[in-house]
Parts: sequence; C-alpha cells; structure tokens
Amino acid sequence: MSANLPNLKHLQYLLALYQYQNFNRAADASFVSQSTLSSAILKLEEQLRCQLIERDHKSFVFTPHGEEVVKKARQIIVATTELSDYCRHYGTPFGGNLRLGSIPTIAPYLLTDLAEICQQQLPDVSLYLREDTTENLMRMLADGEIDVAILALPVPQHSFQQKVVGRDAFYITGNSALINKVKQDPDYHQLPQHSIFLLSQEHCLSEHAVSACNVEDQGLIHPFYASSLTTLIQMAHYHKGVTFLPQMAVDKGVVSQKDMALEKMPDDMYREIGLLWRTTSMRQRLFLKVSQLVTDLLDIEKIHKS
Amino acid sequence: MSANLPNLKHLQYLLALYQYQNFNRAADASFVSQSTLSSAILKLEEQLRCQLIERDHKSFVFTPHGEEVVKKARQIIVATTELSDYCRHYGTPFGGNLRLGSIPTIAPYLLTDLAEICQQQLPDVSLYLREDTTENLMRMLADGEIDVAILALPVPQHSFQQKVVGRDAFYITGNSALINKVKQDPDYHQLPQHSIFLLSQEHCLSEHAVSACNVEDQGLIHPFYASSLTTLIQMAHYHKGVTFLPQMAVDKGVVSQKDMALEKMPDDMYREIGLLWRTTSMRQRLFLKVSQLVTDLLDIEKIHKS
DNA sequence: ATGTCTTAATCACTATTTTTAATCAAAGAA
DNA sequence: TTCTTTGATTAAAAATAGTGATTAAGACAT
Repeated sequence: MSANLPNLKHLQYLLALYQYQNFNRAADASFVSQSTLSSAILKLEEQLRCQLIERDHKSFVFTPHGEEVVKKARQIIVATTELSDYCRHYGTPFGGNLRLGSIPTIAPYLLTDLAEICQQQLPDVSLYLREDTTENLMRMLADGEIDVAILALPVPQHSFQQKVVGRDAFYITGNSALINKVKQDPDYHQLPQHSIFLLSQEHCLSEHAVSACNVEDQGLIHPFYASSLTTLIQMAHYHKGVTFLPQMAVDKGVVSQKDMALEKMPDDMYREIGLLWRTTSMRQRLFLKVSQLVTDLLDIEKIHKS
Repeated sequence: MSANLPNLKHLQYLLALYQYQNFNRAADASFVSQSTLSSAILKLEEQLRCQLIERDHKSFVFTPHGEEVVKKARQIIVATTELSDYCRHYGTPFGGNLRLGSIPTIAPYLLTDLAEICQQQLPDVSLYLREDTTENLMRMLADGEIDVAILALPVPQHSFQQKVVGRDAFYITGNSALINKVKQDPDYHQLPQHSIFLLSQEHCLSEHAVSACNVEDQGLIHPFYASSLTTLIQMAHYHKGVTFLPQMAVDKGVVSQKDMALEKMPDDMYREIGLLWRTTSMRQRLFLKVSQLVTDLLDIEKIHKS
C-alpha cells in the first residue's frame, strides 16, 4: 500500500540546502560532507520522481515544486522533532527547553517577571526568549524555531492553538494640557494636528490603539513613527504630544518624566494577550501551565494596581 | 542542533505493530521478517530513549506513552505520504487516486452523480468511495485513510479544512392525513404518540431533523430507530407515521408509495453539506475543484426542482 | 508430566544504503 | 595565466537494515 517514503535525514539536508542555497555551506551546517549532501538531493529527486532544483553548471535554483517540497518537509521535520523531544522529556513534562517568543510591546514588560516565576514554578524548564514582530513569530512558530508565542490578539488567520491569558488596558500619556482636555471630553479629534505619536507599522500596538480610539484621521497622527515604546514616549514628551501605552509598560514605570500626565483610558480600551502554540505539539500540558502563570502575572498586576 | 531523528520505516513498523498487536502479523503486513520488526521496535525505543511497549515474556502491551508516540507517528507518516503523493502527481494536479468518504444519508444520493461528473471533468482522477458514520470518517480523514469527506454540517470540533458546498432542504413524508394536518398547522406536537420515525443514533440526520423541528419530546418519536433511509420510509409507511427526508434522497425518488404524502418543509429547515480535508494536504486545488463540482450538482438539482 | 504451539528476542550473517575522501570539470576573479 | 569556488562523480568504508535459524518462555492439549 504505502510507498517508498523518503529518508528523514535527506529531508533535513534539503532544508539545510534551502536555507544556505549552497551545497558546501549546507553540508557544513549539517556536519556531513558536500558529496553526501549532493547525493542525498539526487536520491530524493529520484525517489520522489521529480526535479527539486534546476542545475546551471555552476549554481542552482529551487524549482517552484522544490519549494513546495521544502515547505512540506519542514512540517514533517518539525513533527518528528516534536516526537523526539516529547520522548526525551517523557516523565518530566514540565522540563526541557522552552523557546518563547514575544513582541516588543510585551516582551520587555512581561518576560522578566515570567522568567522569574518560571524559575520558581518550573525549575526544570530552560527558558529561551526571543523578541520579534507578530508576523515573524508566527513563521517561527510554524517552522518549529520557537515553541510558544505570547502575542497581542487578535492575530491574523492561523491554525495554532490559542489561549487567552488576560487583558492589558490602554493608557494615554503625554502633554498634561492635552491629556486634561481629552479627560474631560474623550473626543480625540479636538487634539491638535500631528499631536498623536504612534509606533511604526510593524508593531501591532498602533493598529490596536488606532482602532480602539477611532483616530483613523491621518491628520491627528504624527507622520514620524517611533520604533520602540521608550523612543515613543520621548517623542511625545519632546513634541508635547500624546501617545498610547499598554498597562504592562506603565506598570514598569516607563513614564518617568515629571511633566507628563498619565491617564487610564476607558475600560473597553484594552488589548487581549494570548499564548499560541502548534496544534500538533505534544507539550500542551506545559504550555497550559505557562499560560496559567502568565494569567496569574497579569491578574496580580491588576490587583496590585487597584 | 536537531537530534537524531527516528527512521520513518521504523515508525511504519510501529504503526503496523499497533494495528495488529502481534509481531508476526505486523511483520507480514509490512513485508519484512519478524526479527526485522522486533529489532526496529527495540531500535526506536533506544533512539527515543523510552519504553513503547511493556513485554510480558510472551505477549506485550503498548505503554500509554507508546500510544502517544503511535498517534504522532501516524501524523508524520500521513504528512510524508502526502509529500510523496504530491510529487508523484506533480504536473497532473487533477489526477491520482481520490479516496472520498461520505455518510449513509448522502452517499447513495449524491455520489453516483458525482462519480459520473468526475469521470467527465476529472478523467485522470481515480475515485474511491467509502461510506461510514461522521465520526469514523473524521478518524479516517485524520489518519490518511481517506482524502476528502462529504458530510452534513455542522461537524464536531475539528481541525480540517472545510468548504460549504450547498444546502439540502428537509422534506416530511408519510401518512397523508398526518401530513395534511401538519401542513395546515406546523406544530408537530399535535401528531399522535410514536408517529415520528427516525434513523438510529449514529446518523446525524436524526439530530438535525429533531433540532430543526423542535420535537425533542420523546413521546412523539417512535422508540424503534431505522438503520437506513429506505427502511425508515417503509417503517413510516407501514405504521402510518411520518418521517423526515433530505431533498437529495427525495430527488432520487426514494418515496414511491402512492399513498404517501410528501411535503417540503419551511425554507429554514435544511442541512448544510460540506467538504472536509486535511489542512496539511497538498492537493487543495483538486479538492476545491471537487467542491465546485458538488456545489454545481446541488444547485442543478435545486434548479431542476423549481 | 510431556510434547506441541505460539510468542517475541537474539545471533551470526548478508545486502543495502549512507557517508566519506579524493578528484574532476566548469566558471569567475585576481 | 593561476587560484578559488562551484557542484558532480568515483570508489572505498562505515553504518544500517534485513534475513533465517535458534532460543526461551508461556499456553494448552493430551
């Protein structure tokens, strides 16, 4: 019935070749000789009965078909690695490496606390942290480069397991006069031109803030976009404008300038925080535990606040 | 970085062993000797560093952990088989074997037409049909035993790709006097005790019909449940009761008794028909084509009807 | 008790596959 | 030119998979 399936090692070599686009470097990275890698690819092509790369005497390119095969091969290797890891840590489900990714508007304010709590509650887990954009983290999650992502929801269509771990309220900060104005009448359109400062496009926080406050009007928003929360605050401060901050950043005291006002926004303005992992992962128990820890963390901050 | 992954062949042997629960039979089914299979399992256990089966001198049982490994191994083998199939039929995306499953209240009325249209529109596809319950078909889909399922929606939580292909109206048929009564006043509670006949539990049609008509009242429903639509009709006929039929069955003339009335139910009483396939499949183009064919089929019947 | 089955594990051996080191030919670069 | 870098090729070595025969241990009938 089922046919002659390719060798997993060969699929790994294929992935390395795709990554390095060079036989020698791919071979080095795989700790095998160049000829091993070369013949593995030939063997794969023979076995699958289709051309994966187009050879051009000196160099090569992947065929469109070859790229599809790479994608699928990656899925297979990820799944098998999951199996292997699962077995290696059987008996200690709350152990092993945990590669966790988060976005720049969460990571600095949540992960230090999380790391500390993990060390207490999950002493056998080795935590590896990674900070990147939502988009990149999703790719890394799919490719098995990280195990869990902590993101601001909602996240574009995906097929991961998702667990909501809490809400993170929005705050408005900046020039006291402007803040007071808005505090009395929460209509942002009364603000001066270019007085709202935002993070650059790739940060989902801007999106959330804009949609939460109905300030799509480009005139209000300053055309220069900051690349981190700290520069964002400094910009708003320097130019006497306002900006939006998530509660977890506020709690960590990112607003230290004395002449800056800070107001919590209405209760319905918040972002949801969620944990994501591969549906196929075999470590759901650990991830659920971690999501509980994060939930507790967010709750504690909230209680502490009130 | 990534470890020493198990051999796919070994995983296949493990699946065979799980299926047959016997080394000799599993070895035969895998076309290898018993010693090969035995050492493959040992090798796997050594490589994964965990016990998969508990040996009891003469026989064995899978450990709970071993069963988890089997599940994951099945995923891996399915994915790799998809890869292999995809390559084998590269260039002819509308070719190859198509193993399609459907439920007993759809299959007999839809699949003959579908088979005919497939032969015309997809001459290079070899269609294999399979009839079973929703639950079993979902398992078979997950395990790669079939490629697509045509089911009545909604289907319990799942992680398959789903495409709605049409609506199938409900009809009521049976004793003319009862049907007339209901026709004038669509309250089913006026019907005599035990006058509503249904299919047995495992057919989702009953569920849909019951929830569509609000006849949860057990008194109305006859305690004997039919196991197919034709026996269902005969039961309703013989006992002068009524029953519900899907339009596709009606269109195929399942109600031939002269003294049986047949009425279409209100427009909002229908079941949705959907195609499901593995999200991981590499043949989405084919499946979308097939779902289009089914959509057309259901539409044509509808037009033909009106 | 005794012999016969059936079970999975083990052993010595062979066949196959994978990997290697060394070499080759082609294309650029210095 | 000469040197380097590219991937392919070769033959030999190493690793792995597979085989048949054998073993040990329980099940079961006589």
